[in-house]
Amino acid sequence: MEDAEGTVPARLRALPSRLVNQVATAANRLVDRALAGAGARRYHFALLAALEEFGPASQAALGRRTGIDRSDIVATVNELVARGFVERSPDPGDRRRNIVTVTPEGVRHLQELDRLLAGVQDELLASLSADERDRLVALLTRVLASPPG
Amino acid sequence: MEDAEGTVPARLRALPSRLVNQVATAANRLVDRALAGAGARRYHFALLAALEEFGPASQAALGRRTGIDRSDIVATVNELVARGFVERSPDPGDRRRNIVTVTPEGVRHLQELDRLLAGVQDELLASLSADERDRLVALLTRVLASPPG
DNA sequence: GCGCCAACATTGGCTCAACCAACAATCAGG
DNA sequence: CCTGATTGTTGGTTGAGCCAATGTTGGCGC
Repeated sequence: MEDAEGTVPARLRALPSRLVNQVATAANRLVDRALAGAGARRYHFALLAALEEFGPASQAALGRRTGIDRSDIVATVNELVARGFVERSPDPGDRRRNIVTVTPEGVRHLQELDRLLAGVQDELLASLSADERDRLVALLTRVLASPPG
Repeated sequence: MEDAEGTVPARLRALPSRLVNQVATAANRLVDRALAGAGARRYHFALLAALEEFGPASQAALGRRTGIDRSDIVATVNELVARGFVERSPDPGDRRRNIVTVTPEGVRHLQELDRLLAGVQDELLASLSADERDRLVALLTRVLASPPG
């Protein structure tokens, strides 16, 4: 990412797959750094955001909504429970399921993460106008929408 | 990535950092799968491409050009040497340095990787027109060009 | 009711990308 | 000559993204 030596090979620069990867790496660095300030990681934000938007859900449902593997959901919920941001309780209607619920502290935490991440977006897209940002988001959304092999 | 349960939280979908990350994940899956068919990984391609474009270089220079860490360059060059795609020889003018050179077999291998990756780009950007692909590349390039943090 | 398959939570593993620290050897500048 | 920077290398660490196995539970056909 340093990009000393001036240039990056033209073939690499032209490849959209690599380009997207470089931007994602930069974005992830910024995001991780911002979240680290609040003692959080990306999975924490993804889970809290999903819970806030859709309400309490089973761990499997959370996995489907966030694209996070079920086994990784377990660890993430553990960490969020340990910090009091989330509660895990058995579903009375289906004893296989745990119902995960956001606590008020979790909501507050999510709001802080929201604030931090909004700053990251501005930092990441600093060189684009508002119009260009919208177009970038639209293009990426369409790429994502098409069946990914 | 499954996106069952229909929806992804709107907050997550709207965040460019997450969007770019999702697209990069999809791209990496496609790339890894394509390269695996040739027994290669992304670092292999990045190194070979840099060597072909700029000619023989020291390992540190390769790291700067590709954004790959020096320590990871070591392992990658080892692998490429083992497969006869690259040669590592001491720099007579600076005994700290190794000069890495592509072999003819390496060039052939790179051409195969080129072909494989071109197919991946088409697959990844199937939902975009040629014009839109250019605009996406242009936007991503500008995001990358601005000082990342 | 019984049997079977699906879904769930959990554990424990794996690979890869992206780093970082330390080290010895070497080089370049003052 | 001495100091500081550069280089290759070793040996880590972290998180993301997976996958398989296990035991429990639900739902369904019969």
